[in-house]
Amino acid sequence: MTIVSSDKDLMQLVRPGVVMLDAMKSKKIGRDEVIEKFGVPPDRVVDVQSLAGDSTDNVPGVPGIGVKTAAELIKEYADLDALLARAGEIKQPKRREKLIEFADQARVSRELVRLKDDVPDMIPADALGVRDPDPGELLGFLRVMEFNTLTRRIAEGLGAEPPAPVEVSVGSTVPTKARMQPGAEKAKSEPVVAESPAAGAAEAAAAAKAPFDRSKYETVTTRERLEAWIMKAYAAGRFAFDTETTSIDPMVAELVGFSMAVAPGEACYVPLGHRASSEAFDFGAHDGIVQIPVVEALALLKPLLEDPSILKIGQNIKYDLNVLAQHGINAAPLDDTMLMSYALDAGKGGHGMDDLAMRHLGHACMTFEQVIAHVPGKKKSERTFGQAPLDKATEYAAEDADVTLRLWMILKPRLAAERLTTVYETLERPLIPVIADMERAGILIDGAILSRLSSTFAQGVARLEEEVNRLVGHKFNLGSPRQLGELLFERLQLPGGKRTKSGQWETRAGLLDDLAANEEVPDDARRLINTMLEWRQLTKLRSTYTDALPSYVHGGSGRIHTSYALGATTTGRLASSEPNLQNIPIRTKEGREIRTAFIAAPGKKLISADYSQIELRILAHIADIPQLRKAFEEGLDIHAMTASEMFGVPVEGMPGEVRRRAKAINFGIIYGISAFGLANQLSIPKDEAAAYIKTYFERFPGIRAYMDSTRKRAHERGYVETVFGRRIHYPEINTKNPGVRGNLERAAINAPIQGSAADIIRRAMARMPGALAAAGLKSARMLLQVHDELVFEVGEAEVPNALRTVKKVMEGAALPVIALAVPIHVDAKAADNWEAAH
DNA sequence: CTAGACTCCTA
DNA sequence: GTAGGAGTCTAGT
Repeated sequence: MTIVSSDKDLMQLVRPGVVMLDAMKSKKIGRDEVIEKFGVPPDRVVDVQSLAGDSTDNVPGVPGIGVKTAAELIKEYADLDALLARAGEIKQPKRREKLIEFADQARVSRELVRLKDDVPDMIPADALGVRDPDPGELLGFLRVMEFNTLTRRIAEGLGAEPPAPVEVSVGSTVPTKARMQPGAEKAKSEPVVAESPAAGAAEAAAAAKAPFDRSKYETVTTRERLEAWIMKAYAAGRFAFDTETTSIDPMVAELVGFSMAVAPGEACYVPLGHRASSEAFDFGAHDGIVQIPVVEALALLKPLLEDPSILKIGQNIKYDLNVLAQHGINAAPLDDTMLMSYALDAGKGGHGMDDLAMRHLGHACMTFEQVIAHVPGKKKSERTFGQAPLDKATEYAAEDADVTLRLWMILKPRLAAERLTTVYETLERPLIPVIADMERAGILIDGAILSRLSSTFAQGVARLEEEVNRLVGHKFNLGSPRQLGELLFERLQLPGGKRTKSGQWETRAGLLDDLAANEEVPDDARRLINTMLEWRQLTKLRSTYTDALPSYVHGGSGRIHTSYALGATTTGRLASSEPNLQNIPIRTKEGREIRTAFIAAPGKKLISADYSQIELRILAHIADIPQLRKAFEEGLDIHAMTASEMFGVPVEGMPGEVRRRAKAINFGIIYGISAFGLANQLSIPKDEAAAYIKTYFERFPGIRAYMDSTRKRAHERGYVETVFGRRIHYPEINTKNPGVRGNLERAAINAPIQGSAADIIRRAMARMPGALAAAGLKSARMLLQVHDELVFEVGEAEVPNALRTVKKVMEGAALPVIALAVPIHVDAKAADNWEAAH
């Protein structure tokens, strides 16, 4: 028999009548060649390998012993067992100690290296060979393995009907490992299924859905038990965990407990900062609560959390990462079930733990309310998890870790099966520590500027309020849109009143603008309207920005720490909250003042770097529009070029209004244009807007083709994709309701554009810390992201290098995966504050 | 005290 | 026409 392989692990099989053939080198491998390679005959190869180890196969062996030494030892002592038994006789002290210390590891290595020769139900050799597939068997297999696209394609190829999808759940028809052990009759037809790794995934999915039993969770209150759980985590190689704290804001949260799960249903809770509620009876110095001191517990957990070989699984793990960072723990590597769900199912529903548990496990999680209900006295808002009784806290916290682990067992294999591993691994997972660092970095605010602005705005507001009251003749609540609407359209009988869905008069700024420009409106009413608009602008700036922002300054750092949601939008964008730093004013002079309050720390500068026209460039790439590509290549004014193409007006000396309209159309295209929307935006009649769109499509037929094909794909497949393969689902897009369908179609047309831009900046962000470090930049920190802009804080001396590096990373972010057909341009500038840097 | 409507800030 | 978050008012609990 000849074994055709160059795998050295198979050399142990060489014996009289069995040789190998290395097909790469066309070389025969017999007994002599094995001795040449391992220094021992084939029947001792296993002993040598178990000593020398093999890093490619993760066989540890004995440290310090390679093939040469191993062969020498085996030749002298005959085999591994004899050698280990007599290890004490070895002369070289280092070698002797290693052999004694790592004897067990050598024995484990032997089990890893030795080929199993007792596999039941081996397929007879003559049953192997190329033959036509049995459609039923093949398609059944592919369906069970959830190779959905393959099933469909191969069914098409064979002209067969694809089998119905299999619902994976306990007690379903999905084969469990037990059921799949091939019996006598089945041995020939299904052997591959039994040994397939995918079958393991199906089995894991089934295990993940086993019933929940909260009474089985352990409350860990001793050092010994915690060590035992840590050992379980090491043995499993991965575990799910969750931190319990006093706040949803990780910057102020105090650690109250830690839960972990190592297998479905096998989870524990480690209370760390529980205290009796102040209104409860206090039975002694320790409040009657037994728990491991925080410092001690964290010292035990830190090596596990930081161990590069142990995977830490969390649900929204960025939160836990931030909490642990406050205690000097840098947890890695990480997986996040929320982000897995986001990569797999964006658009199909929420990605919160409760949503996911219900969707994938059919399980309703214990609610926070249920735990907090056991805290005596106090208003609900003042109760914290740390006051909850340990038994309830354990049920809740351990269940969270348990649920997280089970979700991971279900979602992880889906990533590969649905070809979304790259999306998750390049656009989601690497962002977790990067964003966590940005959040903890925060940004410095000049409180004096904000308070000065606040007073200025307040004075303006008071003046305008008086003015309005004088014009109206009686007091009314300027902040009430309803009262304003009634005043304008009922009492004053002004024309052009529209009602909202609920029948209220509409009073938004755009409508009031048009009203003020209307010649039928009397002068004093016009003055009232304009005063109201000014009043609204100032009150908005004051309440949302100058008054609100200082309340977010963190007591410890003196900076503002926003929170970025990684899985909140459907398109892949980030969302910022508490406070939202992605909507700081910029358009008006007064608003822009607020940006001057965002400053660099002493001795540093802020750098703002933003992508120029990124979405239009992506549109030019995806839809492949020659005129747009050319304009971007030549660095032309893209809106002026559009206007020129559409209206035949030369760019030189083009009226501002013409360019403004073209700009609105360009934006409209990105948003999935409608005549109604464009008419609204430009305050022009709907048929005029429709005519613009018609002209546009005539000049740029590729855009219409892109919009039509995207719409079609969305209807056929239920999702659209970014250029990097991120999927955005629209499960309701085939609805019969034309209004709703139109909305979804526009969203589906916009999503690949907005989403691709989001992917590009995500890629830039993922690479940024490494690139800054590689460029020798020690002081540079990334602070903010505003969709197409990144803000950095950099020591003054490093500014030129930082500008160069940041620009390079951002402009090259699509590479090497996508070479866009248009250049990507980034403007970057450094200054003392955000307004000046932008 | 909470939820929804309305408004307005950003890309 | 896309994607968000937040402040205020108002009605209902």
